[in-house]
Amino acid sequence: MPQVSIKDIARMLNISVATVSRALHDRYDVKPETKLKVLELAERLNYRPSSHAIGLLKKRTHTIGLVVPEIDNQFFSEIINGLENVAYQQGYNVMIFQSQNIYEREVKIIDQLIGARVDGIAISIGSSTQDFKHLNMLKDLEIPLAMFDRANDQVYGHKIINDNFEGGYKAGEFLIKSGRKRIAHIAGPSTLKLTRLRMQGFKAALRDAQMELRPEYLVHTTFRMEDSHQTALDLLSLPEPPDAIFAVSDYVALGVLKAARELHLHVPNNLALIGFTNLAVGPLLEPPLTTISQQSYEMGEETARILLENIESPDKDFKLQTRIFKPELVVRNSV
Amino acid sequence: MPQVSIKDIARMLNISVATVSRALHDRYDVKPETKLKVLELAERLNYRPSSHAIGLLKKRTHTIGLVVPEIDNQFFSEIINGLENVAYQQGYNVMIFQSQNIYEREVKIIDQLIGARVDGIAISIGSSTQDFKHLNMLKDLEIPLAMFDRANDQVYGHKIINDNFEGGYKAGEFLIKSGRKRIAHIAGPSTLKLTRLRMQGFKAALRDAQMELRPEYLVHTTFRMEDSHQTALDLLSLPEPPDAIFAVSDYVALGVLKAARELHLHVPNNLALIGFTNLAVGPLLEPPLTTISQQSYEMGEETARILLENIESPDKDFKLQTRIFKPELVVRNSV
DNA sequence: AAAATGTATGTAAACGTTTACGGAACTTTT
DNA sequence: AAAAGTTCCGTAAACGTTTACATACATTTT
Repeated sequence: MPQVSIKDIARMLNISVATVSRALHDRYDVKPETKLKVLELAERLNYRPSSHAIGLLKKRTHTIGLVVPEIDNQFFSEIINGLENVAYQQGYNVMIFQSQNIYEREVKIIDQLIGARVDGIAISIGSSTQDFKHLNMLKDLEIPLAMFDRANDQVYGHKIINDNFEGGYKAGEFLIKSGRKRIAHIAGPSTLKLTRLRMQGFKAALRDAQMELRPEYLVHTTFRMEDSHQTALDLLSLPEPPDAIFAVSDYVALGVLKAARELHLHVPNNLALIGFTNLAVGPLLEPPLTTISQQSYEMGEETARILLENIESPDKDFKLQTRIFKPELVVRNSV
Repeated sequence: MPQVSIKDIARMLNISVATVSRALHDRYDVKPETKLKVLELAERLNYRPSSHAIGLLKKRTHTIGLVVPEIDNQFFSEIINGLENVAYQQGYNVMIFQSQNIYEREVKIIDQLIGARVDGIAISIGSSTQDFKHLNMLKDLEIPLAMFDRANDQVYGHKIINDNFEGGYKAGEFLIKSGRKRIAHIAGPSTLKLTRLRMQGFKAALRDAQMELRPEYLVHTTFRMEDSHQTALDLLSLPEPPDAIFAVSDYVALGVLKAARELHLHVPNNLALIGFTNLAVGPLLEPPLTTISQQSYEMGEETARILLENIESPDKDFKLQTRIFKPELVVRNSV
């Protein structure tokens, strides 16, 4: 028997839908005998209420939309876990979507989430997104928005981010202290603010140590390993190759590691390497990867907390929040 | 201005909702002038149709539900990617949920998916699930079901799985051929059929080579790295430790690798190690991990294809499909 | 001039659920 | 015996959208 509705049950028992509804909700004003009959039949027919009907009727769906660039990235999947856990605890569902860093997909996803009438949206903006209309219209629609990790100042929404400048600074500082002289940086897509900040922090560390960053030691790549691998090969094949690299993320550092191995460069003897993120595989690499840690799980939790607080606040003008996580240096053996 | 409906637009333009609906759908029988007015206003107010209303009205939602044990596992996130891509191409959406291997969560998720009136469900069953009522009732409800990677014979649904017996056999065979004598196996949760099959294949390989599996060389663990790490420590601390380990998955192999490093055992000199899955990080480990590959992305694609074919088939008695992927030995340096 | 056709729009029902309101049939109070 | 209070259930509207059907007016055909 295909899916049944409250109407079907009502018809079968010769009672009204209102009574069925009340029985299912265990309301006070329904005869125990009737209640039992309803519950039994509902159980037998595997009745499950239609979330569409309820979503239509009530103004709230108790669902939040979550948009990440890609799901097969431990950093984001840990954020998802943190966010989901807090959301579930408060009785909210999470709809997960990935933009694949494609602008058109991101727009489409937002449209869908609006159509699904989610109570709020959490997003880490894709690297190709340059136009923010699709996000700023959420303000007019009164849908709370929280941006995590990849936020943008032109967008009206909460921000849960890292102090990327400081992280970059710490990375540079540590490489300098370890005595390296030819320090390079593989940066991310320049469209991302996070990329620019890590780079600026890194540059500041060099400046404070009266060191200079050679132009050829600053290169850009995407967060995909294949790209960073090629970039690293190029960088390490320079006439005067660097003796240290600060990679904008651990995934990029993995590409560097691969390139170094292919070029028979020993890490850390010939090349010091420091990443950013603190992926779970870091300690298992050879050598274990020195990195700047981001608290992904906690960022997910905090994102959910702020978003839900906004959603549940009766205050129309709920203030925008900014939460900045402090990155920590995680010393292992790659420097 | 908060979210508007077709009714709001109709009221503002002093026309009927039917006309607005027709205009938005670019139907033939609406005056160009009216059409223009509607489209303009809809655009200005950021109108997006309510998926709840449409889901209620139409019988189809063009959505499939996807349930994985955990999302922060590259194997599953690649499956998600494969499945999503095929689904998107055919105009379907995917709702992703994780059960965390917790039975109660799995049941709740299925209830939700039924409530959301998804057109079909794809699931990789959680390791703690012993009762399959929640899955078998989908047959009565006429909701197509596809199980990938972790399937169960008691459940009515399509299966997209690996030839786990053969994979186990290949792993055992390769370790034997490489000259190892004290070969151990770290198996997964014994509730999973996949675990039992890999183990049986492995045992068959030993048997065929007239080798014996010592009871203390067969241990069980979960797929989480922390557990496998401890299990490996115990195993490698036996009075007569194994000189080779077949780990039920790459994640488990990572735990073994960590344990070996802590015990100053060189891989592969003191200990040969072979995993299962072929995670992307495998080649980057030291040593690069030898493993049995599973075509995760392709499994995701195939799952979507079979499920969608079932969904779109007018045939009520669409035959159950079983697709078995052949595992391949991937030789690197850990053996 | 009547009939037929075409064009543009409106009416109303349907999807599944909740809930305010009303009312019938009892039971208790005076 | 009338009034008041309980207990249980039904009616109907609402949520947003689509669509079959009806309708009004204008235009063309006989």
